[in-house]
Amino acid sequence: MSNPPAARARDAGWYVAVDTRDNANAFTIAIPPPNVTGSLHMGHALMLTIQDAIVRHARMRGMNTLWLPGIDHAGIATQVVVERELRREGLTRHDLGRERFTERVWDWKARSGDRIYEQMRVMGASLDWDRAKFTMDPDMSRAVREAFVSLYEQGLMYRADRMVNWCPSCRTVLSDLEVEREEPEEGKPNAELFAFAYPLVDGTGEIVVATTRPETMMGDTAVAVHPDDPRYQGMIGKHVRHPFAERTFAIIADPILADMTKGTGAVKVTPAHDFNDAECGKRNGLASISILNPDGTLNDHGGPFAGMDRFVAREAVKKAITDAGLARGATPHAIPYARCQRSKDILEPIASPQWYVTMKPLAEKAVRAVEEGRCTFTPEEWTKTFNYWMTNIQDWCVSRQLWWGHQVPAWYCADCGATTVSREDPTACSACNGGRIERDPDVLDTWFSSALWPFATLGWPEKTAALETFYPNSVMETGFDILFFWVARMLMMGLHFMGDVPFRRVLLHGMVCDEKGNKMSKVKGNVIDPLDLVHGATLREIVEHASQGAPYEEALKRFSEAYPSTSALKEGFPAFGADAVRFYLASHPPQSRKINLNLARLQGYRDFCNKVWNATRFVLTHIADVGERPTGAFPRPDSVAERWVLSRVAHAVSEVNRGLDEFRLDEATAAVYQFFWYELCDWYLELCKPVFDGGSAAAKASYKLTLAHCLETSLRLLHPFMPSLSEECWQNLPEAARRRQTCGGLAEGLAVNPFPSALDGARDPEAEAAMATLKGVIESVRRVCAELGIKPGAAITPTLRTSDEATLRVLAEYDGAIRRLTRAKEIRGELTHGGSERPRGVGYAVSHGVEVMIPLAGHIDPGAEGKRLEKDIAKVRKEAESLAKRLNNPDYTGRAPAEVVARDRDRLQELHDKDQRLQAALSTVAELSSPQA
RNA sequence: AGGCGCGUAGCUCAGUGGUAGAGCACCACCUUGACACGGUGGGGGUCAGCGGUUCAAGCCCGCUCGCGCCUACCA
Repeated sequence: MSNPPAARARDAGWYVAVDTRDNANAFTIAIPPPNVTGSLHMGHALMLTIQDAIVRHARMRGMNTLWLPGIDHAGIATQVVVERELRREGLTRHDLGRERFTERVWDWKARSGDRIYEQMRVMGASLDWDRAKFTMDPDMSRAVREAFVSLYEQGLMYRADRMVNWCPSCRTVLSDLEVEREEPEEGKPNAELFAFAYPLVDGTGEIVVATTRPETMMGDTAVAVHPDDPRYQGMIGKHVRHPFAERTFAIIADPILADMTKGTGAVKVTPAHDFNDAECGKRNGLASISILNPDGTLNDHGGPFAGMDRFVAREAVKKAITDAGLARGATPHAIPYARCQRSKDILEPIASPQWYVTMKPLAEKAVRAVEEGRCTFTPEEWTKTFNYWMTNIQDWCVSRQLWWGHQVPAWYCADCGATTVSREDPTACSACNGGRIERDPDVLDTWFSSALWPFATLGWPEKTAALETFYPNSVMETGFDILFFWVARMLMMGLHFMGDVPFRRVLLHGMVCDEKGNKMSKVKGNVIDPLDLVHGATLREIVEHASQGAPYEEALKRFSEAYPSTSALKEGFPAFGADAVRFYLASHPPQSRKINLNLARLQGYRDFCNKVWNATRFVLTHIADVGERPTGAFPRPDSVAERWVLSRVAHAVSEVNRGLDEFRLDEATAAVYQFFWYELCDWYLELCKPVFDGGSAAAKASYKLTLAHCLETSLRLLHPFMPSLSEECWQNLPEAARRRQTCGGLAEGLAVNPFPSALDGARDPEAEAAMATLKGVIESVRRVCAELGIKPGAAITPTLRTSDEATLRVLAEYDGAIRRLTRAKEIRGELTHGGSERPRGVGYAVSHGVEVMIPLAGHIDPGAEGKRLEKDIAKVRKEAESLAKRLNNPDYTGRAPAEVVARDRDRLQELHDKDQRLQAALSTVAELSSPQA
């Protein structure tokens, strides 16, 4: 599939041509190709977000990274959509004929496919557009044909006439997986068990059977009873007369089919339209009479009911039976309906010749590969589910009675009946060499071509360089709902045709649901279009996108029920932007099976994007003159603040890398979010301000370089999650602050610069400890002020007292910062050697061994301070008590690890100290409130 | 029926045997110079319940209750 040239130019910022010879460094993800039927939904947005983050991470780490785009022809789904379109014109596909119909589908596909690719670009997906594949591209068709023919030659592809699930709406057979079971609700019968009598031929009586599908009696060829059933001992072997057909049939004994405890104990046998009856028919050599046409109407075997739809016939049969005096009552009954995954129509079991793939030997290999760890699942729990399904696997019915898809490459000879399966279209029968051969009209299950995706997209069956380099793929990332449909089948086909797993790691994500946790569907009217979140949309647009063709008021009601938080929504969604939507989606852990859309949280990430933008703006106004530094060099400052922030950068870098490596994007996003907002912005940026305002030239230069480094590193860390904003900000940085990497003559961009790594600095425990003290002191001053109701503008003059000289030096160094951040007029530092008195009338707190004392200057209610102190004392004592209790337990001190116990002892000592100081403080406050004492 | 999960703050959800967390919401204060899509401070928990293992359990084991999903079968 070609791409508009403009797209390529726009993507040039990240684009690096993959090297098809660099296998050692290869990193590959083949996208789960979206169905060509529609536009992108939230599930796609999630998939694109996760994969793009992983891919950008790999690319920035210098991997030879291929993310291969594609679209799936989606056999039934697409055919149904185009047929619906035709119906609006008053046409059916049969009016057009096969050739013109498929042409029409191709037209439709061209429009739809381009739109899907465009939407992927909006989400920021850095796909390798030149390698885009459509599952019906000529080379893909060739791969499909090769796979089919070689499976046939190996005896793993065969045709058999068996019971299958037939969808009368789609007029095709379905595989077991495409059958949806609809369980009846507890205690709510959804059908009727209708009993009627077959009169015995010898006139000695009748036998009563019960069924939920009375119309199938037109295909009955026996009545079965249990051989041990005392009720029917005399009847076995007798014959009954069919009331509406010229035939009689036997009452047989079948212990497997007949269940004495159910119904009347006698069961009608319809070998042509029931899985169990078919087995019974085989066991007992019964005739099989098919009564259904492909569209679900009754055929000539339906006798008087021929031509009626099965449900119309059901009522007609019941009436006829009743009229004949054979009805024997009806009771409400609960049965699970088997429905078509696509049309939701009720399926009919019929016997039909279809193509099957033998699964057992293929599945065994796949199970072994997973057992041996050649392919791993995340979350791990899926391994069990996978194994269970794979060890109970049934043969795969791959033929479909559709027109849209890969046509089965089998020809049947009109003369000798032989089947010719061939890579090239044959002109003669391979058995008798006769020319009267006709091609099987059926096409293959969509998932058959999908199963070949990881290698067919790379050129298989040709031995291409790309195949050599990028197979196995590194990661398969997709929804858990298609684990069996797709992942398992790719594993089997990959192992079979390539001799190796198709991918090393499988990451399965959950499903994006509405606020209430319901799966999004147009029928429920709770679908949210990710692009509406990205671009913003009016309420009307949102609601119209949420359901399909429902009246507005009705649609609005359903939408509001699904999203209670939007009840106040008048204007619709603001434009959150693709980056915020991505960051939001990436923030969920992989084990979440449901992701309930949370607009408040999304807005939180929109705010974060804003924060990044504003922080960048601030930094830019100060670092224009930042000094040159060679690529790879990072600052080595002396100050506590700088050393601390660099240490925190190092921490964030390692957390983000770990998160991405372990597929914990939630942890990676949390780490960069917390660092950027709570450390870089809340603290380092604020500590820069006094330096920029009045610091020495050397200090300014150093702080700026550190600031530039931190911002630049942050933007690189953010890039996998918010590519547009990070790139935009990064491009605005002065040359000197940017890392620069030339990439094949294309525009340089953040996307092709190295991802932060251990090279970007290390943890600095000393600086972190010093900074903890500084932060603790500042926070204590603020807390005391807040709790005592000291106005922010008040001219407070806190005294900071410590016995540690180094701490005092740090506090002195940051005098300006402390004043600025606490709005204090003046800070006094005091060195104590223990036993110092606490001055009277001060607000008091202790943090990290530093006593914080704020003269209250008579404006303060001493009672409030007293209350606060009492509360603190109670808190401290409670903790100390439980800690002491634990430390008095010899079992604990004897068995717990030494460092755990030591930590507790330190903590207890600290609590005792604090308790004493608070006590002293409380007594001075008491004095303050009664100065006469 | 079998299998896999889930139950943690008002809501949505993290949590790796060692002092219970985040975002949003809430309360109070602050229109400070990157940002009110902001800042500061605060309140809020019987970690569904019961029992067990352990010095120590939200986490491990068993049972119960409630809620999902998957697979199979049911004239």
